[in-house]
Amino acid sequence: MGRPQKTHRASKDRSLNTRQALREAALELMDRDNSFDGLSLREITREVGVVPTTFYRHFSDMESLGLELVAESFRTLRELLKVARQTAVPGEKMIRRSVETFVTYVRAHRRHFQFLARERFGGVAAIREEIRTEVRLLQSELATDLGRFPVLKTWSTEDLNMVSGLMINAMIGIVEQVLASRRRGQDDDELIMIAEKQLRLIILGVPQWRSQGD
Amino acid sequence: MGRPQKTHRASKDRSLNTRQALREAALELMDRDNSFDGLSLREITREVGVVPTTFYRHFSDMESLGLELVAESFRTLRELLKVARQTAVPGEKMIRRSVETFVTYVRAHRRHFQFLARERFGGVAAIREEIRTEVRLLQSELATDLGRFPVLKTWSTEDLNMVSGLMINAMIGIVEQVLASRRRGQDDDELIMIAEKQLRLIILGVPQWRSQGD
DNA sequence: TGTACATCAGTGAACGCGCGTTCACTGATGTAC
DNA sequence: TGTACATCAGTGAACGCGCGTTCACTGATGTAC
Repeated sequence: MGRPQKTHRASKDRSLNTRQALREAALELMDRDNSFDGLSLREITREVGVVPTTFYRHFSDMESLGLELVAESFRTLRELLKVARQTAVPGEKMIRRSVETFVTYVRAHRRHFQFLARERFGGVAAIREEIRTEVRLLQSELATDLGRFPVLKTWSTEDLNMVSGLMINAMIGIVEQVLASRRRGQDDDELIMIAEKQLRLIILGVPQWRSQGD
Repeated sequence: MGRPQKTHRASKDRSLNTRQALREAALELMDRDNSFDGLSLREITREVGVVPTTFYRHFSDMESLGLELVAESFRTLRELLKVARQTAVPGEKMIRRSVETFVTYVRAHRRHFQFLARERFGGVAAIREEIRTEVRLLQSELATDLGRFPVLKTWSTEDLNMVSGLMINAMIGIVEQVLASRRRGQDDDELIMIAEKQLRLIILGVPQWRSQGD
């Protein structure tokens, strides 16, 4: 009620811009050369064009910047998956279209995916842990989605997780290919075709499952 | 002919020991904390107990040490696969036993696999490239092996590579789990069971392949 | 509207530190004869 | 066997450099009244 409570708006805008610029610069520098823990605080502020001390106005240390990059990366990925979930209709071309969307998306967010791919096994424990937690979350969300398909309705939670794990490993493989192909000018079409086949092969096994028992 | 040509043997033995100790120390330090390009030359020599300059008696720089670690890691892995190839007989328990062997092996060589996992996407371009080349080689070797199974005899090289890629991605997933479970005390038995199921699901799809065309 | 005060992003100098690399050296070991 | 010489892994001092972090500061902006 009353007039808007705008406290230090201009000051906060400036702050937000620099904060974002620091994140951007970190991604850019990692793309050019280093892994995250090879980056220096001074390198990043130099890239942005501010003095090193400015860094501390926004992040307590490098690790907290890294964790924010993880959050940012997964936030946008979740949005993609949410849309995919709402629009996807089972059918002949569903796999193909999903893979195409995914590859396009990875290309559009190359630096974020590169960051995640590198730091998933990377040198900073806290970041590594955070990424794994998020991947595990994605896996169980996908398992839930899979459970809605008629052919998978009777499967146990463990087996659904097993399949979604397999699919996510395949996806991570796709990400690797996309990231690597930038330097090699490899054709995305071929890459998409292979990924589609891989997912289709997994799905072909599904109706046969349990016929051999476990 | 004549007496043996032993030139500077003792000197060379000392050299080999230090050289190996430097490689060992790099693995150990990466296990404790950092990614490879977060390591410093001085850190490594300190761990071994020699003066920093000694490093240059064995390696021209850090990158060349890293490349030697890649070679070493894949050399031992190839030995495992060679043995596996010779002893494996198709049958009921073949998958299970292969997975068990593999998991045991990864545990026994944890630091090498951790190095490969980290540096596959890591910050040093030359090392990254070398690892990818080796992985691609493994993939096509596995494709050749797969082509010997009756049910896969008629498959194209591309499709065989597609399947072996899927399997190798699954394997890399297993490696990740094994590496992560050290800190969590997770049970290897469960991990092996999941991996076995994943490979079995892939194989179940194989006889169905092409029935949907491409 | 005008003024005094609070906030806070960005500044710039300074610090002590570990880094990679150079250099001339030492001393143990092997070789030639 | 004895001696003079070559090899070379490891030494230790020294260098200039970029690092993370501290500190007191400036100056633009917003707030209270």
